[in-house]
Amino acid sequence: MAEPYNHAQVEDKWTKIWEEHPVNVNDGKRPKYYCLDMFPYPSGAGLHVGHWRGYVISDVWSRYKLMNGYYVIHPMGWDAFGLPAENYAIKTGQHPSISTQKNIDNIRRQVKQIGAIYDWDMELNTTDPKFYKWSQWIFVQLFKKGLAYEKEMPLNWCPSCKAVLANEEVVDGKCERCHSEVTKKNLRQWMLKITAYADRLLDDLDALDWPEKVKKMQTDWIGRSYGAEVDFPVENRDEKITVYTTRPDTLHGATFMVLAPEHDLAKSLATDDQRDAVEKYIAEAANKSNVDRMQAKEKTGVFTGSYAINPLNGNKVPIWLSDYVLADYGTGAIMCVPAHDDRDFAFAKKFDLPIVQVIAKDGKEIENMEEAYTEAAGTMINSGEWNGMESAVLKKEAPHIVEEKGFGRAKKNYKLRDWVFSRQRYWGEPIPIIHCPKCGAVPVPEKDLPVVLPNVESYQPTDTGESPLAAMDEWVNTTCPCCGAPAKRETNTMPQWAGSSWYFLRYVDAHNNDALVDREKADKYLPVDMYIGGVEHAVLHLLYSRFWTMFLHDIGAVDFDEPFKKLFNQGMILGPKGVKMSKSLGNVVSPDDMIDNYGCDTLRMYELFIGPPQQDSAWDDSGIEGVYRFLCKVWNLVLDNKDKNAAETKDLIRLRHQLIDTVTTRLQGFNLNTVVSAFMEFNNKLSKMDVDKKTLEAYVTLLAPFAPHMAEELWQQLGHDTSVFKEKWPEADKAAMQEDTLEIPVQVNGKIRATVSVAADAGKDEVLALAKEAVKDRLTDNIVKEIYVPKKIVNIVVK
RNA sequence: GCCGGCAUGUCGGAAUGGCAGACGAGGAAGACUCAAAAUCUUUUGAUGGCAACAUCGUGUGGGUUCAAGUCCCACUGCCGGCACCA
Repeated sequence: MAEPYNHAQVEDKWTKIWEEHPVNVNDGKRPKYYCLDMFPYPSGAGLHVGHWRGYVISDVWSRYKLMNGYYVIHPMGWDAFGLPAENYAIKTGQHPSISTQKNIDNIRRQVKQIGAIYDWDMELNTTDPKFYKWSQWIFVQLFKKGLAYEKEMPLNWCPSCKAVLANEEVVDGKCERCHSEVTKKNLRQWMLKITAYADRLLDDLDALDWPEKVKKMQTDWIGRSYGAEVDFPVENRDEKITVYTTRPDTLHGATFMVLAPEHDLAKSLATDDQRDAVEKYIAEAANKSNVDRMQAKEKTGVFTGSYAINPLNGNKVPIWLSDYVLADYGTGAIMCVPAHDDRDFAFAKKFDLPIVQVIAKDGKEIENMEEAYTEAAGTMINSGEWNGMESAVLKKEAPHIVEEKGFGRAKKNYKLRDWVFSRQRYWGEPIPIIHCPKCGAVPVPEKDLPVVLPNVESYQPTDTGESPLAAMDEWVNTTCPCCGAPAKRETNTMPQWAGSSWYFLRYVDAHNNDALVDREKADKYLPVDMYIGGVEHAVLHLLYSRFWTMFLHDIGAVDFDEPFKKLFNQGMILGPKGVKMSKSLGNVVSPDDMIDNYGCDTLRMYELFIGPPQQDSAWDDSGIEGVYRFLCKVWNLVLDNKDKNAAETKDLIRLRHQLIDTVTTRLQGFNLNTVVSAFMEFNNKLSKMDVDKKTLEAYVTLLAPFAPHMAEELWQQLGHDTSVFKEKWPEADKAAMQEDTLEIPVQVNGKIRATVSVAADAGKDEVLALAKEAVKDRLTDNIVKEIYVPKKIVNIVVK
């Protein structure tokens, strides 16, 4: 009998050996494969078994690629700037630079326990000035191309985080991170013109090998629509009000118009007798929070007293104000067609405004309309020269018709807004801009980068909308790089998303001081072939990264414009009762305990076995026991058989090739939970046999990506003095996989009634004869149909 | 409200339209043991039957097919995304 499996001993041994002799090195001969994890932010809580899952999946995939002859780029780093790190520092009373370093050290220790083939020479940290020098450099390039600009506008303000938020960071009117209600604050902020890339961000999605769900989310977020702008002259005045509509076909039905309370003309359109009411409404709207505005059940509004002229039919339409019209989408003004839009319908009902149907529903006009008819399907009515046209056709033609008539033009619009890029917090990359009274905003010259974040004692956020850096006079006061006059540094910092928007480019040239990445290395090793992480980044990080990569492509820094060819979203590991793991619920399972009790290899395999990798799964302590038992059985099976010199029987050869085929197919389909099942079934079958050495070797080789320490140990015990990871991934021989005899189920009228054994090469007639004999009691004289699906099933249909 | 996804034993889950419930967990019985743990063996969807076996069974109702967990239609429930974007 072999020594029982001692996971600690085996794993310690191979951890040391691999540290001295890494199994994945670049020999310059093999093609590259870049398999990347979304890098973690080093929180004080450390990793739980949920974080592990993605890292295990990516390591299994990396090792599989390694054994298929690739040089695998598989790096790890730390996303260490940003609010979570800073809040943790404030809570624990340590300077963020100190607590961040401590957290990184702890998480690095935990990540190393995964036993992954990470290349630690590539390790990076977004708070390292050598790294963020290049985040700043990218900002300067964006500025030079006019894609970074300053703007004063009402912004999402989180009173708890004391910082502005990008639209992407507001969820249900609340702060994505701390769930406080978001308010509006008028601030001058740095914006990045992501909208300039809206079409490319949208159109390039098609070609990406990403989950459809994520592509859909990005598509909806960008929210492109096609329609027209139409100019409505204001009665008795020189102004025109321009509206955006996706339904210019319904222009004849526009019976009133509504402006956002923030619209430039809102105040001036008020007539004398309406002035008080208008000003009151505008003031009220300004005070409403996002949440109030979103949750409004009833439409509110006020009539300005003014009228506009419908440019198509010359009708007078009253101009109203209402906060259901968004100031920052389209033109901040809409034409209202209550008969064919739910919101306009509700507004018209509430304020008793006329409703004119212009598309016939089921060929006729609706009597006593109770809800809007919103389909673009039907014949036009009440529409003058457009009467009789099909609305679906007209919808497409109308933008060009209004263009020809001279009061409108075709127009695309997007829900996507420009990216609010500055934060009023300490723990971030300083924005490399100097404000000069004469020259305006001037970028810090590239030779002076990085602008190092000064070490301050007081880094608490302020309520004023100013960064804590603003209080550091000796840092703020500088000279203008253009004219030499006294000038002030920009005191806002970048958001957490800055470093993560490009870090994946840096790993392949992590120590370069002259460029963010050497172009030759970029061409050779980039982009990322496989990106693995949680779905929570579907729009934020993944959209920002795509934007920055496209920009870097456009300025010639890299030669590709999509950073991640393939994306895989792993599901979360939930607590034992199926709820999210959290400290407050006390249901966090630490990998440290699991490793002590069962070892790294067991935890790796259990993380895979727990369920389909893309699906959330609840942690179950007795589940990991089962995997541990399995690995003990593998250990015993290999070591008990290794010196037996058992004959290589046909059965063993067949089972071996079936295993190779199953494991390879399932691995390629990312069905990793069923790969583990396949190993278990194989082990169960072999435990009753004497197993030959070739089969043992194939088994250990296939197990290597999953349980690398055990596989390496068993490989050595089988008499090898090189690493199992130098082995080529085995190939299945289809012919050897074939069974000699097959068990064929026999159905009568679709119900299984018997099973017959036939030779694998038996012909149809032979099988059918055997089948009919087996179920002869159930057959009548009237056989309607005889079906034989080769090697699968027989079905005999009788009357 | 709109747009996605999912629904299978006691539990996690498995099934290119072809034997539903692989594999694991849990349960039950047995072996070993003074005993327990560990380990090993057998068993484990429901109902009826001593048994062979039969009938039912993949959220609900219908349909296509020789054959449906799988395809189509309608519905219900849960999860996720968006949410006054004109």
